[in-house]
Amino acid sequence: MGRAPCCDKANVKKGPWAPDEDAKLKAYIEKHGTGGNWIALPRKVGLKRCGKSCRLRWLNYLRPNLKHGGFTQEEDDIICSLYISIGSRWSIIAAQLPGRTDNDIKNYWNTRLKKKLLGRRKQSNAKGRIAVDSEATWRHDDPPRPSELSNANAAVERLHLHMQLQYLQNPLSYFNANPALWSKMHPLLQENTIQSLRFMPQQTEDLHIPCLEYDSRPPAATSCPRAFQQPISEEIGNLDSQVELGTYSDAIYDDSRSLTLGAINGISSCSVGSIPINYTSDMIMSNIDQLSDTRNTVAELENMANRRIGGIMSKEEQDLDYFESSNGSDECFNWWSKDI
DNA sequence: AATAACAACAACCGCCGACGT
DNA sequence: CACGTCGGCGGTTGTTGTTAT
Repeated sequence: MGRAPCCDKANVKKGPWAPDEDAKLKAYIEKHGTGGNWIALPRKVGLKRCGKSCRLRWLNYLRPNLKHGGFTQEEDDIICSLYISIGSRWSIIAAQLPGRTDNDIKNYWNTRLKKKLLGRRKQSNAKGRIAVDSEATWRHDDPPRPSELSNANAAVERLHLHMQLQYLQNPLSYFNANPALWSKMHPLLQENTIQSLRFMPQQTEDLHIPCLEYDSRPPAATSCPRAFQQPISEEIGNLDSQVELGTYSDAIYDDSRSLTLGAINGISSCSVGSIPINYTSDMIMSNIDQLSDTRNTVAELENMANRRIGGIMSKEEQDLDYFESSNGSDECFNWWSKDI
């Protein structure tokens, strides 16, 4: 037997909170606390609300010392850096910003910050390029729909930001699209990616890749598998990883330093640094024009490759491929270990 | 002045791990 | 051990306010 139902769904009020409801809830919690049981709280307070709703209202709005709106530049920078490092873990990001709630930061990111940083992609797509988000024109026999790639796109988006930031620090290491790297990919994946490029003749002039040479950074994220073969979480801190449809990205982080890397169909990105990373949203904004063309080219490559690869390689296959086909060297691992 | 489009924000929904029964 | 709720989280939707036409 489980517990009793939390509330009578048919008999609870929904929608915006009235001032008197706020006052009741606030007064009760300030006097008695939550009692560690949100489900029982509305009955004690005398509210016809679900316990979850009360919890949300208290945490996001009524709780003392909350700040609303007016995000500072410093907060912007922290949000950007953390998002790039750990993704949409809003509760963790909120923990770094006193007085801010995860909901607040999530809204702020989705309505403002993200548009500031990525907002120009749509504009470029409108000029006859590949439609990244066109759900309406998707045919039944096409590869995965955009919605099916949403998880991958989230990682792609994060990687885009990361690449942009890396480029700002060192233009020659922005990313590496050297086809030589593709030998480390699954043969099928490699062939599909190359085919993808061949299908884009009309975009030749757009395919300006700023760096086709190795630079001083590790040759590719695929050369750093050792970090994942070993229990890094014991060495450095928390390990958080995700392997998503057609996309691979990863982040290792703790309080003092972070390590992020990603590889999308042969286009790799990696960096080592502390949290927050020393990038500022100002740096991004001041260079956004310069980055625009490059970013869209990368987006096209990734999107085309993702469409073709999606559904072909399973998560396990990708894992296996990365770990088996790469030859993570001590030199590479040492590089990741130093400079932190 | 009316209204459409967009932006901002509050709140809900559904998922998932933890845990009580 | 199985079942089912709780609490927390992130994604999404609905509502309200603002701006543009």
